[in-house]
Formats: sequence, C-alpha cells, structure tokens
Amino acid sequence: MKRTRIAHALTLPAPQSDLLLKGWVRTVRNGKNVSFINLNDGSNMGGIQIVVPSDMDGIEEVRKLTTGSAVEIVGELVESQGKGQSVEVQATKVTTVGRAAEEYPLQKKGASFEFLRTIAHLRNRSNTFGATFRVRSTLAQATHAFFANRGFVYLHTPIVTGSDTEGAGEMFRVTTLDMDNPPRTDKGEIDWDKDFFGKPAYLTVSGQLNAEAFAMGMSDVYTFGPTFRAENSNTSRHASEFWMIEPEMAFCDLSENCDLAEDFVKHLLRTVLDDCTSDLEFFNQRIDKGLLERLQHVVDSGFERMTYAEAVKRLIDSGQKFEYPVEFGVNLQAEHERYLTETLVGRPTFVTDYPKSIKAFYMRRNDDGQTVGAVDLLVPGVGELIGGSAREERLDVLEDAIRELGLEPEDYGWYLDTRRYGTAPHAGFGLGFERMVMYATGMQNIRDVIPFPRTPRNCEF
RNA sequence: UCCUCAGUAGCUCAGUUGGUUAGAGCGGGGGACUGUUAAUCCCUAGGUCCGCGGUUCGAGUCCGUGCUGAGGAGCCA
Repeated sequence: MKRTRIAHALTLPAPQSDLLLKGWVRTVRNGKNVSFINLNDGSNMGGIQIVVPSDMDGIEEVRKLTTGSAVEIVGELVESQGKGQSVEVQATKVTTVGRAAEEYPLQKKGASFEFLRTIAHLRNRSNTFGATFRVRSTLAQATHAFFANRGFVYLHTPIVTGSDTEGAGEMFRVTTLDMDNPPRTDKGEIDWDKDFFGKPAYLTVSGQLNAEAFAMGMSDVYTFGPTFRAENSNTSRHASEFWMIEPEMAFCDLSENCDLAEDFVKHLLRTVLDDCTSDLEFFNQRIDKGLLERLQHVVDSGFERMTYAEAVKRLIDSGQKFEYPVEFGVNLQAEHERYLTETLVGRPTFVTDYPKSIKAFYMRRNDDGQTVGAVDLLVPGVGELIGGSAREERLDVLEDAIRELGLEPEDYGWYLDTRRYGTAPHAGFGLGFERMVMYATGMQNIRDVIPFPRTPRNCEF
C-alpha cells in the first residue's frame, strides 16, 4: 500500500478504502467507543481526523499515544459523523513509528514565538510555522516560475568572494588560517597570502556585480541565494544570513526596472492567494486581521511611484510631526517611510531618484547632477522590501564616481571591463526574500520566517 | 552599537507596602466520563524565582552588575 499525503487524501471522494497515512500526532482524545487522533504530515494546515474504534487490535497503544509521536494509519476515508470536518479516516490499524517522549515541548495550548525560536528544530510542527514554511516554499517556487516565464537565466553567483569593495555592508571573513597563531609578514601583519585563496576572502553580501557581468551578454538574469551581512543589527527585519533575489536586465531603465518589480511582487502575492488559501486564512485570522484584504488590494491596484523629492515634499506638506524632521538630502527615516507608505499612500510605494550622496557609487547619475537612478520599494508593515537602481554604464562617469569616494578605479578591473567592452544601459534590484515572506504572511519577525535564523549572537541549530 | 522593557514549574502567566511552607491554567502521571474538536471532571508529581554581589532582622519583591531575550533606532534586503 502506498502512502497518501493528507492534503491529497482530503481531495479524494469518500468513501475511499485502503488508505495509508503517515504523520505526526497533534492531539489525542480518548472516548468510550472511539479515540480521536488529529494527524498532520505538513502537507496542509489542519491535518486530518483519525477515528480509532475501541475494539481495534492495539487500542491500548493508541490510548497512550503522546502528542508529537510519528504514526502510520491504515483506514478508510469516510464522511464525518461529527461536526468540524467533512471527512475523517476510520482506522483499521495504527502503528507507532516513533513515540514522542512525555516532555515533548509543543503543547496543545499556544506557546510564544520567542519560546518556539528556542526549539527551531520542532516548531515546523506548529500551525503557524507549518503555514509559514509552506508559504515560503510556494514563494520560492513562484519566483523561479516568474523569471522562467520571462526568459531570464537563473544565475548562481559565488557565495565566497574575494571582493571587499562591494560596499553593501560588513562582511564575514572566510579563512583557513589558524586564528590562534596566524602567519605574519615581516611587518607583523597577518599574511593573507598564506590563506586558502592567497588573499582575504569573505561571504557574499550581494551577487549584483557578478549578475551585471552576466546581464552584459545574457541580457536578463537573476540570482536567488543566501546572502550574508555581519552588521550588528538587532531588529525584527534584519538577519545575518538571508536569501535575496537579484534580477539584472540589460537595455533596461529605472522605469522598466520598477515595472518588473511590481509585476514580480504581484505575481508572488497572486500565487500565494491562489495556492496557499487555507494558510493565508489562518494568518488572516490569527496573526494579522487585515492580511487577505490588503494582499488582494495590492494585487488589484497599481503601486505608487514618486521621486525622493516628491516624497520629501509630501511628508513636509502632510504637517505630520516626526522625531527626526524631513529634509531634502538626508535619508528617509523609518518613521518617514512608514508614514509615507502606510498613511499617505496606503499601498506599496516606489521612491526613486535619491540624492547621489546617500546612495552607492554604481548607481546611474541623473542629468541633474544631484540625484541617481535609485529605487526603493516601501511596503506597509515591512518597510524596505526592494532596493535597486539603474547602473552607471558610462565608463568615465563610473570611474569619476569611484574616485569621488577616494577609491581607485584600478581596483575594479573586471567590473569596469563590462563598461569597456560593449557597455549597455542596465538595471536591477535586490528583493529580501524573508521580507517578502513577512509581507505575504503578516509575520512580524524575520526570525520567524526563516527555518533556522542567524542573528548576532545566535547561531544555534 | 544606542534607548526602553523583561527573565517565577516543561509552556503561558499571577505573586499586594519587603514578612510564615511561592500559586493558577495548560502539559506530564493516575482515575472518571464522553463522536471528541485547545474536550470536560477528580487526584497527583513538578521550582537554583536568570547568575553574582549588596541593603535589611528578613529579598521572587529594593539597589548594583553580568548574562539572555524582546521592542524601538541606526545600517540595509
């Protein structure tokens, strides 16, 4: 007999005999004539109700089943005699595969997210986290489907990089040197020439520069992989290891870049609305009351677009008092971004054309000489979901930008080659995948949307 | 890194102005009842009150400090 996953079993017409289910016990309730098991195998939200008659062989073992135990059930799918479910399984055989010890920490009654983080290896068996990681998986697969449908090449950029000039944040060093006794140069400095790669190496903070190189030849590419930032960030939306999606498109300007970002976000939300209905209903009911309405609204309406200058003006004109005053030339504070996207606009908002002084060197200089072709996508509840730009494709302008930072263009050899040999306008963005999962589920902490989160001072599991 | 708050049973929490032997619900163990739905009812076991130092006749409670966690800020995705 072949195992049937619970989500599939629930789609079968009842009655359906000779069903083999395997999963984990959520609850057991023992009655006089029957015992009830709620069985879950991760394929759906609510699991399935198993009814075990009291005269079944081995009923004593069933009565002593503990929450969390792994079991196999053989039985028949029938219309339910009770309320609360349309079908259930009348068991003919129950086998304990792996009994859960009495101290199994996931109880029927709710535990705090904070506690569940300390048992990250078990929390996927709870309603909230099962739903979160099903949605996460669906979003990942929808990402690949979206880009595949548009002819993008899926590009694997390196995890380990020798480039310390990316400027996107503090980097984790990768080394095989003995840190207790590293080799030294004559000057007493650590001799990185003796290290594995013959020079300092780091974990990537972005695949963008590599993706740009591939866009200058393969036209439309995207990356989707882990990214590492060694920032000492202690917030609900930063992790030291996270997943980022970075499309890069040749012959593309900032406006087309925004078009793609908007299509992409809408495609992701449409997919989870269609494919994760019961999970989203759970989130809507238990985690974030307005979730379904908000997601549907985002799918149905256009995103707002405004320049940084307009954003500053609207924030000032609003008369709203902020802890930090709004002023042209300084970065928007979190309170500004939140007010803009949540109150003034009420849906996702692209803010474009920031002052060059507050953005990265590779962003394309606008004709006004003051701003660059940057874009942030701000969304209610999460903040910055996407950061992107048109890239500076003009060799001389890019070299000037590097020099203005006090850096040497010679250090950017291969990157500048892409401007030297058949350069073309191009643009791209980075989307923080965990922030997307947060936005789609209403979950408020990045540590709760990644299976085993890595944050400062936390590398358990 | 900065600011604020918190840490009491396996989990979620209560614990009065500092005062005898620190409580409840859930979970665990035992039993009753029952087509149940976080089932219900009875009995029961279970505690380094985060660590260290101090004030006091006396500290879960007050003070200092360390650790851990959370929320907010900065950095960003």
